[in-house]
Amino acid sequence: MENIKMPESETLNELSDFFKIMGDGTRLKLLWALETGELCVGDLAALLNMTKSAVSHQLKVLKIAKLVRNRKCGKNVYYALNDHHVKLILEKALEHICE
Amino acid sequence: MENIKMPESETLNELSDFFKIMGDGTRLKLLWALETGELCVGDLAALLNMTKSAVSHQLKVLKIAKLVRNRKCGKNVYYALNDHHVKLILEKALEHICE
DNA sequence: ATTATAATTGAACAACTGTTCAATTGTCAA
DNA sequence: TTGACAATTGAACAGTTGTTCAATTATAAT
Repeated sequence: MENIKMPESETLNELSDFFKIMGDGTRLKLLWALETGELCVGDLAALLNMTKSAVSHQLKVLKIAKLVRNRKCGKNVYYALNDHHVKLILEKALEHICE
Repeated sequence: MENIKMPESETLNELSDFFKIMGDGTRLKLLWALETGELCVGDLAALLNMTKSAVSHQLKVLKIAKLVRNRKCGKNVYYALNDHHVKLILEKALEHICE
């Protein structure tokens, strides 16, 4: 057991930060919804039955994590997935759950 | 956007619970270390430079989540990975980080 | 029996997280 | 410019989380 070498602590932090972000039902729902295409904040709020404020706060978290990007169009702001890996990870995790 | 159907909320909870567990540096290190084979609590504590108590608490979380199993042998308790999917998910997540 | 080592437990504490609320910014239409 | 709508922001709050500490259980050796 002496010679086990841990990965770079920076890598490890990035990994756990990533999982931390995925570890929230609201954010998972947002990502799931955006899988189908871009949606504006109001639509997402209606879909999840939450306030626009709460949704906006979480979208900000997802954006900082570079999991989504946004585009302004008139009064609306449209959000879309920004990473093709997320779908793969969700699928792997689902496999894990469903056994 | 009207007809987006969310996954079963139970499935979603299981998913976010799983990610929540992965979203902690200590637990990630424990899983990483156990990738190489089974280790007892004291070894893990020394490896991560933490108290046995803290490690034991986190191992309990991992055990309840069925990510590890344990086996008693004399005064020691040996822990081992209990799920072959975890490694795959870690790899996918690493791919995501490293780009 | 006694002592020493390994591990677990539960309470307590500080740190962090997600939602709410009220206020604010930005954009369009009248 | 005024009013209405979309979205963002920051402070505040309750709820959750991870580690520490002290006490306890369990096993092995003397």
